[in-house]
Amino acid sequence: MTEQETKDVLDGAGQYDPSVIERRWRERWETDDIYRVDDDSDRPNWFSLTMYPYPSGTLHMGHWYAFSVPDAFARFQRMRGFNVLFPMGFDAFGLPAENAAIRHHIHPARWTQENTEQMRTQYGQMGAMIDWSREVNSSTPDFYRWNQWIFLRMLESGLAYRKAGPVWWCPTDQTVLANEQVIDDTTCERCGSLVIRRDLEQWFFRITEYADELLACLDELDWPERVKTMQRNWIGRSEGARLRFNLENGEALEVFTTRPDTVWGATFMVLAPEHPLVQELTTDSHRAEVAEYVEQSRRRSDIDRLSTAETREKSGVFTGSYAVNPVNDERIPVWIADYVLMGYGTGAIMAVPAHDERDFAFARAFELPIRVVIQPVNDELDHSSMTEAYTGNGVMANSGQFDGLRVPEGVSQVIEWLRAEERGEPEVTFRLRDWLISRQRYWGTPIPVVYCDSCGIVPVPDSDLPVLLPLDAEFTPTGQSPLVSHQEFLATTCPTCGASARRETDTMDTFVDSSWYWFRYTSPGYTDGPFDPSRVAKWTPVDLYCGGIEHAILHLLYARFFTKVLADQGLVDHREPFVRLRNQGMILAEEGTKMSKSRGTQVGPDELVRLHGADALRLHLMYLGPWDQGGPWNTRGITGMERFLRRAYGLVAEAANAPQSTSDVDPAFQRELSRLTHKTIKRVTQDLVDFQFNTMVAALIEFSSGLQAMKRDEYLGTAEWRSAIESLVLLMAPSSPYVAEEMWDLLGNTYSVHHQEWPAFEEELAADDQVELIVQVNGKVRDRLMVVPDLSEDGARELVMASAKVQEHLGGGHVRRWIYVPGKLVNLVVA
RNA sequence: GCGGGCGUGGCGGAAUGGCAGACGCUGCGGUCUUAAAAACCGUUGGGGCAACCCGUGCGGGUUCGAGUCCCGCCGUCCGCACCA
Repeated sequence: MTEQETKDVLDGAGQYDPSVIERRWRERWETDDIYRVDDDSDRPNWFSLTMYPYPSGTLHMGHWYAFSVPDAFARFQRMRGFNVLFPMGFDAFGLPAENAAIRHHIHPARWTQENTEQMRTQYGQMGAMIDWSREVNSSTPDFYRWNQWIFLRMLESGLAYRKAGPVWWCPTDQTVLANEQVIDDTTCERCGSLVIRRDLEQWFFRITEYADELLACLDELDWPERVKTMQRNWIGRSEGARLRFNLENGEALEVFTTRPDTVWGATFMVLAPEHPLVQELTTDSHRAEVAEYVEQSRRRSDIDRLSTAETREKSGVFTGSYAVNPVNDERIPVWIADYVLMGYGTGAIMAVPAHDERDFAFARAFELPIRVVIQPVNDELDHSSMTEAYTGNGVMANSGQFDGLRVPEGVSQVIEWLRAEERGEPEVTFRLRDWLISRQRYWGTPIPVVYCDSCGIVPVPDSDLPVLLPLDAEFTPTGQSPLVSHQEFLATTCPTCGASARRETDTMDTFVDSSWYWFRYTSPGYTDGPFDPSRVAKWTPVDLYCGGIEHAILHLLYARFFTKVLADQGLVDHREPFVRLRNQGMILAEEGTKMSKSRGTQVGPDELVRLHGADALRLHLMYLGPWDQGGPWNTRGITGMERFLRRAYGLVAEAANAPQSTSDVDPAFQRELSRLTHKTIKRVTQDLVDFQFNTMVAALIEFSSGLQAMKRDEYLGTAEWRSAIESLVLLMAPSSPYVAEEMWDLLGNTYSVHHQEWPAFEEELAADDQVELIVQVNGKVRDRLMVVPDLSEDGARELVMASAKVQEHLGGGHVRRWIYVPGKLVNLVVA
């Protein structure tokens, strides 16, 4: 601190200057390393994780919004006696870094490096409680070698595999994408381009193996219901049956249905255009038509799928072949239509137009028969007059020996019967697909396998890890991995036979990195495995995970999958990674639209910090409204937080400057003071526990205003007043770390406020000894009486009936009913 | 279309079925100042001189009492969407 600054601080007792204060304490905290986490502390552990950011360059308002709250909570937990792990790192691999690097003609490694440095500094300005010694950067060999190691374990256990098939391809990003990265089956989640289908051989993780568990475990998680619902929908479990229909050529056509009870109503069958039996089933007279339709739907899936999905016009074509309904031996036509998806179930359906909307629309469009086999209880359906499918419950009809059965029972009995007849069996189908993890891009973890002409796919031995990503590759996207043209990387020898071999040139999806990164925070330098098992056992699972709702499916599903895999490998002792999840909403521009650089609606935090200080900005962000709601930014409101901080600072400075006094404090004053203090401690504590930061800030403001209002000059130096002021400082510490530290110092207390214990409250001290009793007549407030909180019902009646205002409004009427809510309210119901 | 959330002053929002609008912003009035800014004080849902009356998207209901619970609409946001 310069001499002038020292003078300013000293002179300015009562003057709050964030720019001086914040720099002073930031430097002190850094020097003293006060946020260093002790793994061997005997306090209970608390792992507070926030989603590690992608190193885009500078922290924007969203980062501040996302970070202020978890930081305050971590500080709160620390003051409450926990040993808190609150680490930070960077999601540094991936397409955005690579694209930005290409745009800026700079190597992604360099670009990433520069950005992380800048962002680290900015987190410092925020006053974040981060132990940077644990920083994890996913693009360092030290980290990604363990991606490769985990990949090899998954390869060994059959959870990683290579498969050819139709995959999503983004023509702009020149790479394949996972299903989860494609929006509405049309659009690249990264760049917004229309994606296309390509047949390629790719690497997958067998996440479907865990589909049931991923679904079942959701119930026990303390996560927002919204996120759980999204995951449930994405996993998409359907119970039903697999049925076999015989074809006239002697083969069987398998279908999946959730309504086996309606099989008597199946009047035709439909195959997806990509179904492998299409060629075989198509008769010569229909070949031209079918070929054209297949080609057309292939094109459509590339170009105008979206519009097709919206209008839902049914298209299709008859193959010329017939199948036999196994339950009634009826001959039914086999059609092809693109409303049947190859990727779900068996890629073929039995169509029951009377009881399925899509089948109904198709039957109407192509004049196929409709047969009612479920009758609603109070109605009689007739196929010729139906205007829509009947999908509700009812009684089975036209269904042989099952006629008269109610629907839920019918389903299970039909399944039993089909199984006995060997025509089908119960089946559960999921919407979830295996996770496609290979990418034809440069900036990612090399997949650690080699291709040998004689040995095939050979895993790289653990001892050869990491397979280093060469830094001197030409990485402009070409549609195949840039590593293909890097001869030194490509050419290798087979680990098994020693013959010359070729390395896998695809890299891993960055979501692989984020699927286990938090484990690494527990032991960032560990070299014998991805993480130190004893440290992981100590810290994980994560107690609280904070981040954006946009990761509701992708990252959070993958992370849960990885945790289960690591558990099955015996590496971790739990199967769910994140006990509690809280999502922040999005901060919008003032006019309520998304903040956008191009439209100039972006509000940068740095300028606001310069003008108002980091503490005021943090408070303002917490105060905007419920954290999970987000909302429009408001520049003006920040002055309110600044005023509050200035007032609080003034109160503290006055107390600090007052000469110590041993004079007795009036007992009534003392009771009032401790009541205010303890009520506030209670409110602030409860709000923090409940993650309600806006009302927590309101409680702090009310506390400071309350103290200001009851302040008496003669008591400024007393221990009683000082204790109340100290409570204010302690309660402010989580949300306003800088000014709290300054105020704590001003009071001459032991550094640091962030190592102090959270103030406890006593219920008796917080209790009122007089409360306002609301007196209503017929539900309208007519009087207010000051009474003792535990006033008896009879006592209340006496007081209320003595009230002139009450008597006036009773108007001599007869009190028919008397309602007394002790200490709160009386309602007189008058005839 | 299906599922979920949300509708409260000029604005952001607060309210275990019990005083609607805490707290903050804005606005208005004032103190200080040559002046302005800052700071501080008062005031700020609508109507009415007042007593009071009316007010939580709309329409019903339950209740002594509904912003809160139930039913039906309307609006809005989000998610899913031909998933058999």
